[in-house]
Amino acid sequence: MSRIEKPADSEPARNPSRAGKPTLKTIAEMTGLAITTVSRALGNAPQISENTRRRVHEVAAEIGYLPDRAAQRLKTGRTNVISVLLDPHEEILGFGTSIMHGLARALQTTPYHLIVTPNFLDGSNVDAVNYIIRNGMADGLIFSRTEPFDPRVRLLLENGFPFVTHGRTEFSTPHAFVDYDNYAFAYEATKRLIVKGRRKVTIILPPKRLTFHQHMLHGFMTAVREAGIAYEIPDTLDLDSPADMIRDYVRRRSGEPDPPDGFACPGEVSALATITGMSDQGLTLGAEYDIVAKQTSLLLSQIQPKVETIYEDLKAAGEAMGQLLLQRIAGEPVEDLTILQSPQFGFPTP
Amino acid sequence: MSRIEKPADSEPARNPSRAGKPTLKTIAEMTGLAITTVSRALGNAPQISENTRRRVHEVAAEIGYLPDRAAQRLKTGRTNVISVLLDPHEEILGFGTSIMHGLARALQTTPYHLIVTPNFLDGSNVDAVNYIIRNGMADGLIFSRTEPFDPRVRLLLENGFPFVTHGRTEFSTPHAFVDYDNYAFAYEATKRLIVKGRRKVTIILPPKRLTFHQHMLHGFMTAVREAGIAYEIPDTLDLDSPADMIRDYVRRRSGEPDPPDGFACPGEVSALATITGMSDQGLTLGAEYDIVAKQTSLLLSQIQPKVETIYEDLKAAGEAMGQLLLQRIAGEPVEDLTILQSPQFGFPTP
DNA sequence: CGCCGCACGGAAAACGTTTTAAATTCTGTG
DNA sequence: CACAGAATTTAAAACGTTTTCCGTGCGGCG
Repeated sequence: MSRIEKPADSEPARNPSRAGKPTLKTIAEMTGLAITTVSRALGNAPQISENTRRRVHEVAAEIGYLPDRAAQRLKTGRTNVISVLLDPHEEILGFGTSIMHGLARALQTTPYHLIVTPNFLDGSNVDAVNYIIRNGMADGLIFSRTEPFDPRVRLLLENGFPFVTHGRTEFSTPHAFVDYDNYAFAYEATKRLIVKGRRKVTIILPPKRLTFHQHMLHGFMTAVREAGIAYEIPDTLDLDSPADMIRDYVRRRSGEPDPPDGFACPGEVSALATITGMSDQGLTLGAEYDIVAKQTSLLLSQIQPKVETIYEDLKAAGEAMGQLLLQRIAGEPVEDLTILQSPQFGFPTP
Repeated sequence: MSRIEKPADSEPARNPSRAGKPTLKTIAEMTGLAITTVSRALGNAPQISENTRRRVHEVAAEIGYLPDRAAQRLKTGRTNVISVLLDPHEEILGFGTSIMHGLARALQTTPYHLIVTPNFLDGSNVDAVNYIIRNGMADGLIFSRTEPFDPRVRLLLENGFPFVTHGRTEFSTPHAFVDYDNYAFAYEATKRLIVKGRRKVTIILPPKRLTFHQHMLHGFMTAVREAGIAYEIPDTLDLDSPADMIRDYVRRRSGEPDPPDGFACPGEVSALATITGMSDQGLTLGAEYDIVAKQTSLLLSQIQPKVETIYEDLKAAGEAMGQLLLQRIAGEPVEDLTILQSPQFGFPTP
């Protein structure tokens, strides 16, 4: 029954911004326990009796206690933060936002917060990665648009920093990733064009430096060879090209001899641009030509149902990445932490 | 020349995750100064001589010192965090991402980080706001899609918590906001349709509960009344309606008697949906009907240049919101912290 | 010489948590 | 009834800052 010595009760007003915010000390005083015990009880440590554990939890819930993240972070060195590297190319069509919603859902029941680190520089955002590793700004990293030997991945691997990419690499050291099976997409899309009776197919590929350029090319070429059909691949264009450039290219090409009449479009914008370019030439979708597009939002199918689409569920990808990252942070072996999303041929479930 | 008493040098290995990270102590030892002095020198406190101030800065730069955010936050109660409330409706067309890029640019040279708090619930995200206020998760808040008496705004005002909205409210207490002049947009768009010789105009408005519904309606009606032209306003539809619903509505309506032939579309998706619906009826843009649309990305003008557009620069809005929020956090009076972006009639500068 | 004021710098406490090491109580046994 | 050992609980130190309150040293003034 030791009484507290401090005369106290002067109440030095503390930091006004968080006045009255309950802390472990508050609970300790209310229950008559020591701060240590309260901390342990809340952490469900084994050496606390079931009785006090329950009592502490009750009081904590009652006064709405929430641990101070700053103090936890300072003490433990863990930030409880997941950082997303946002690429300028993801601005269009909610790519970034879909992934983030998925991520946020995965982190919803965890103590993790999502912070976004945008990339302002031109090149890859390896500087941002370096900054985050060096200064312990996060416990894990998420990013997309990987290159075969992505310098960000190299850096993270070297430092043993947890991360999950959207897209694969070709490093011999494995790492966690979620990727869409773009081989299957391109193969399937091309085959569908062929089945529709198209004479000559084409595809707008992602920039050459990105890993999935190869995957798509491979899927496309496999379908082409199997069918022995004519094809062409524009080499002045890629998926990052501005829509008007794609539109103009399509328009010009379709006025020249022997134009393609089957388009595999791995992006909604490129599909829309193609439609416009073709209709500028008086050609109509479904009649003179066909498009099979990758769809990442509801936009395309709702606006232009005559475009056939194959869905990529980015929100699901985000959620998966979040889960993998949590496992990765928990130290699970990397081998099991890879997911290849299959193209979904049905309609997405919203 | 007091020597340190501690036998020390046992080096208890510390937290492995941040081993070797330089702290104030590191600099103190290197310069022979006290931790206090180093802290002051880096904070450019007045009572430090120019000489030591410079020396400390040099050493800090040399070893790449960065203050520990957790410790700062714990000590000062400031989080150095700005939180963005992300609404599910912003998923499409990079709304969220544009705003965030703008914000990030505004915060680039400050100690502030951007964290995104997505809204999972159906209603407004007032719970998230409450959580953030109660637990001091951020120093300031950014969100959009305000209602005239937005409960989030009310809550924040009551608590004196710094925030900037995208969109106005009708509270008598003023607050910081950035808004687009949607009155001017609707007025101008409608007038352009009239100038083109359209007989009957229509507009797809945002949901009634949002403040800018009224603004747009007002602009539209003003132009209509000035010209004494026929008009109609669909009441089963709003800007949040799925694109296929808009498309189907437009298609059906244009098959009925006395259809509108001038469309003001305050969203790119609704413009695309309108085009599709009309062309399903064999009607062509620029001939039988016209559209003036609000454009928030390069998408529309690049894909379909025949749509006339009025630009809203969301990235600039984000940047402005960031700046306002910083000023608001610094305690500047709210009266000066309101910005009304004028519609830009030229082409956006990327 | 004594004292004040000033410029500069430092010691120590605090923020709220986790963790280490130790103290206290409880149990059963000899 | 004492005591080993388990079962609980606790005190205190740390994490890296900021901040409050003091100590120097020094020049000048009476």
